[in-house]
Amino acid sequence: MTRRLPQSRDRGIPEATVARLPLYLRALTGMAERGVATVSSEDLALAAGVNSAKLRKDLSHLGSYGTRGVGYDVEYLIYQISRELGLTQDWAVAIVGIGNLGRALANYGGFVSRGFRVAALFDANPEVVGDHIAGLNVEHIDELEAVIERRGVSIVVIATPAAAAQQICDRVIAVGVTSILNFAPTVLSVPEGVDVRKVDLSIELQILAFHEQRKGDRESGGPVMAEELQQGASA
Amino acid sequence: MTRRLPQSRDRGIPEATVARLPLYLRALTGMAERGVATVSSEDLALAAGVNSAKLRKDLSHLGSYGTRGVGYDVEYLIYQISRELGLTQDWAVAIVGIGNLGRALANYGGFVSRGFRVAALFDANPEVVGDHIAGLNVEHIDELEAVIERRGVSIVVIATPAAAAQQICDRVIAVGVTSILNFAPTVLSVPEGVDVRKVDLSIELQILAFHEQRKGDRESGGPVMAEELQQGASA
DNA sequence: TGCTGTGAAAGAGTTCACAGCG
DNA sequence: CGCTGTGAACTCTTTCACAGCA
Repeated sequence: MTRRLPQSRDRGIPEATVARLPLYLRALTGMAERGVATVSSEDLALAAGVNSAKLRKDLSHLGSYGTRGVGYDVEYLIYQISRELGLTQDWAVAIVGIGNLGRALANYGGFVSRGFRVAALFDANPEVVGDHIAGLNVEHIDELEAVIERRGVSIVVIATPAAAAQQICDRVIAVGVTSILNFAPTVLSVPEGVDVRKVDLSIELQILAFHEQRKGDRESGGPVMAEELQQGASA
Repeated sequence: MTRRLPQSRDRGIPEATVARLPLYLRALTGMAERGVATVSSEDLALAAGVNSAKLRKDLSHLGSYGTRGVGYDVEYLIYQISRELGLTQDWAVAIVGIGNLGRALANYGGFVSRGFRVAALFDANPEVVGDHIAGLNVEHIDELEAVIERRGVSIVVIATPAAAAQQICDRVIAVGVTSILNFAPTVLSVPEGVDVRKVDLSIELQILAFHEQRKGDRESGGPVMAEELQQGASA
């Protein structure tokens, strides 16, 4: 399984950079809507909540799309980042598990906005099957494989209870899905070549609790640390 | 610059480790429920989805809680990790924005389970105010400051539309909240000392799309691409 | 013997600081 | 002159490999 084909250009964009491109894209979209035509690394970085050196380094992995002495053309950069992220094509997404979370996801504007289209909703509960949500019919989980193949779904969002997640995961992988976004609080095991991203609400809270606890500790002459963790934006 | 005060113990746990402790905790909890008394780094790592070297290194930052030749005592390790994460105390959490997502969060079992207690729900919509969700009354956003102080809320979850997020953020910080979990798709700017963690659904999808696109580049017979609906969005 | 705990090496990501282009 | 693009230094994280204890 070799996967380092030396293609035309070094397309090896660092993972950390990939994770920030959507942030830049969002900031740029906002600017475009406000009619901003050009932006400096300093200003874009501020809007995205990172520092300018990092932003420039990130963008440099895509190519030289800026103009020295001037900055970046907003529309052009939007296009380049979109293309890099694969958002110039249309991705069909299925959501499995239509509880409150699944509903929230189905209705979430950000999904549809850019390159993504919710193409199918599934649930195991007969009372939910048949509901109309965000213009879609909720289908029975028995239809999972057939519908995924018929509609060309390539990304599956799992919003089921933890106990059901692995089974759903196995089933969608069996019909060729290789990108999964997992909201169930469980570790999914998948074969090589399948990407799983996890969003875990309680883990985020626990990380906050850790830092919150420390703040309390630091009364009177404690460790100096105050540091920031991720997005420490201050003027 | 150097802050390596030789306090009682080196409490400087790497951020990457902190982010994984909740994972270990969850795996351990599952084992405890199944009656497992002792676990090796190999087995625990497998259950948590990491490799054993990383797990041992992570745990070594907490102290020497394992037994060579044997492994870790499950209950004892649960206690130590919980304590380190600050989960042996009770954290009052408020959720602002009771749409589908806010509802999902309010009902999410994982919140309550361990150290966290949803203590207040807020919304600006008069039709939602007064609703009973997960045993709580939804209160009007005007009550935000008063209720936070009265109930000792220390962590605030923002699940409002993006446009409202910064304002809510400023308001809760003004009454002393320093830990925020933000689901709104916007960058919050906060003063130093305030921790913001961000969960962004569309960013996760975009990262998946990036990798999915690459898979397609590689081989030509892979994913089924939906050719229809070629309507390119911007530019 | 079997497993943890950990130095040391390797790798990834970030920041610095400035060359060089518009 | 202003701002991008980038080598170089630095810091953080992961992995290796094995010493050392139960």
